[in-house]
Amino acid sequence: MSDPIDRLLDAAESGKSIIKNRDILHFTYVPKIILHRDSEQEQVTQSLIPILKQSRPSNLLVYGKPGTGKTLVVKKVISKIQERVEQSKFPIKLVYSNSKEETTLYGLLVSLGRQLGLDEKELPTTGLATSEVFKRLLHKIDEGKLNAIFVIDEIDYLAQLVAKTGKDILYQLTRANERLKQGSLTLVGISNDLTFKERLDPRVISSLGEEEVVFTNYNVEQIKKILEERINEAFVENSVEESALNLCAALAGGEHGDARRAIDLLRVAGEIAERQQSDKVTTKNVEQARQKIEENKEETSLEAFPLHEKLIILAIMKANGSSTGEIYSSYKNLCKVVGRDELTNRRITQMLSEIELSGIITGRLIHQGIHGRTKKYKLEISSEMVKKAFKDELTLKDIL
DNA sequence: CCTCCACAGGAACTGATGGCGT
DNA sequence: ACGCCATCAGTTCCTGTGGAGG
Repeated sequence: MSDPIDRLLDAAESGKSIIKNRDILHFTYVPKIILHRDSEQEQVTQSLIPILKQSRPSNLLVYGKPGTGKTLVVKKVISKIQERVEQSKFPIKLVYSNSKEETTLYGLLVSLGRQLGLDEKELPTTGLATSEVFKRLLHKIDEGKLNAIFVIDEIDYLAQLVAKTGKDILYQLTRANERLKQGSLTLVGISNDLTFKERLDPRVISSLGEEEVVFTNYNVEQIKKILEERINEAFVENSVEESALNLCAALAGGEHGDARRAIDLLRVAGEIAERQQSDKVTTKNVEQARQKIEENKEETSLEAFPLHEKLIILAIMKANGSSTGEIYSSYKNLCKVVGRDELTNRRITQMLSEIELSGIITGRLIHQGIHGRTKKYKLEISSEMVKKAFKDELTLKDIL
């Protein structure tokens, strides 16, 4: 019997692979044709056309659930416009930023600035007033006579941040053109939340919502087409079973037509099949992929929690389905064990809500009459998973 | 029908960090 | 050197609440 390491290495070296091109199996890869999105592409293009004629295009708002190809379409349209305009010495600057990736308003503005070509010196990562950062952005645009297109993904997050700090950056962004003498600024907002507009300042709506494009959800049939296209390019012929493809589409379509999820599923299933040195992707692989993605998500979010959150999770684990009060005293005990100062009740309630958001625990509000009201929390994942994810944390060694 | 429990969860504040402009 | 500004984790203080039990 051969050494398993050798066997794996041999197989890898022999180049036998059912996946031809891995990049295509990432959702962010922009395919030549974006399927089922013709009218949306048209609408986006139309509202951005004025930029070709050197006049200011309308601000644009794009809605759609995750995995409906919003970002892909916007990026594609803009890059096409850029191609056209390249020769005419009329610079268009595409600036893309995702509000979810930047935790703060300041961070978002800085990331926009970096893409405009402002370096550390011109735009430090900290220390400035927000209005100052904004001023510098505009100055850069003006000075370079740039036509900047700010694409802000998940703009609902930004709106939240703005609401918290009381700064009216969105309004200023939409009206920035009034302050620009030479350049122009177009805002393209992308949002998952279709109700997000209602929570906005009416002045912002009037200028940001000049044009709106709504991306509908894909149905299972459409997702199947999308997957087929990618399979053709990314896989060796006939290496994905029809039933596996159907399952991918069905699993993702069941949610709300999330093509991103479908493609992720396909990619992971492909990788699993390859690792098993099978020459076909089967439904079993897809099922395994689904599980793996799920577990990965859980494990990474578990590992990322700070110490006190981990202690809380352990406290819940000890008494599954217990009330906040019970969790808190259990947590206090754990703190004593590991020799850390305990935090206040209020802070713990807040942390519990934060953990709940990640889906690892669920809470249910219950009223017990004279016994007051509590939230009872339940662990949604196996305790083995928790132990596995926490085993590297030295402070928690004694508890586990 | 009223009371009163055991918290939920909002708001405002503090102190530390880190870095700006002048 | 000094004041200023933003952010983060955490605290203090607070008001709100569904319904069992009197």
